[in-house]
Amino acid sequence: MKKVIPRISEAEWVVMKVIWDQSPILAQGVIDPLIKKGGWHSKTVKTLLGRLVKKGALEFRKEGRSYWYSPIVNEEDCIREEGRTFMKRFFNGAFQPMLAHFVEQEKLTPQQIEELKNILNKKGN
Amino acid sequence: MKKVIPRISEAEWVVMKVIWDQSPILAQGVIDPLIKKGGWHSKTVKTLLGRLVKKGALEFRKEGRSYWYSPIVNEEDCIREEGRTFMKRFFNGAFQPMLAHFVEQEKLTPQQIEELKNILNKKGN
DNA sequence: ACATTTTGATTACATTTGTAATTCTTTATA
DNA sequence: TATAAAGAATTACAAATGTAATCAAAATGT
Repeated sequence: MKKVIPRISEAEWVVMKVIWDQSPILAQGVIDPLIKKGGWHSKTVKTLLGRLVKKGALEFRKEGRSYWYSPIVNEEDCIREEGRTFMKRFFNGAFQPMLAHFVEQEKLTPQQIEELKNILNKKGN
Repeated sequence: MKKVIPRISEAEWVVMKVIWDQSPILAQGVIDPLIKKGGWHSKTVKTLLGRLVKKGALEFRKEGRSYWYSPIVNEEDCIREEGRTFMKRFFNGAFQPMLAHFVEQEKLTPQQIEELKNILNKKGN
């Protein structure tokens, strides 16, 4: 049975990224960069940590007086999930038009185009 | 000065799609398919129409006793906006990894791969 | 042992969203 | 003209979200 992926909100996602990047991690370890980069309040981060635990996206292990947070859900799984949702909402779930759209939008260097073609070739057979 | 694109929620997006598909359109014209396909209540659709007007995503013109709704924001613009947001949130705004991710995820037929390569080639120079 | 500090838990509160019901107007109808 | 029907505007209300402040418990210093 596959793990249910809870819905992770925008602010929560920022927190998850820190934890996916490095875990287990203390609350303070999450708070510090988010204060520095995001201008968030430590209390806000705490709230988000709590909500993510409640949602089943995180867990923590109490080690003496320290709480070490770790992800329960896997980043790749979450991204895949979000990708599907995105494709569904904006392109009726159709992959090809979505990709075409992105390729249209973006400016790509010849190198990037080559890389993408390589990726496609590897898929190719 | 470029038009500001209001934030359109999930349910609102469904409404917008109907109107982008065909406009100007009467409220009833929006309601009917959404009742049929989405099982929505007509009052719900009305609320969403009202919110979208307030947000500046839609406008309506009163023609006798009829209200004809039309989009103010353009579908392509909205999709582009959402695409950027998506890329930013899940791939730190980096196009290449996003595309790689999607290509990895999806099963593609050889034809689809060819098509994509064609799209890339057209970009290519 | 007691006060202080640290940190998680609980509570708070405005905004957005999903989902309608109720009210108010304005036409169509008897 | 009084009334009903239609449709927009207003109001409702719970859940989710962003953003914290306060409470409580445990560890630590004095």
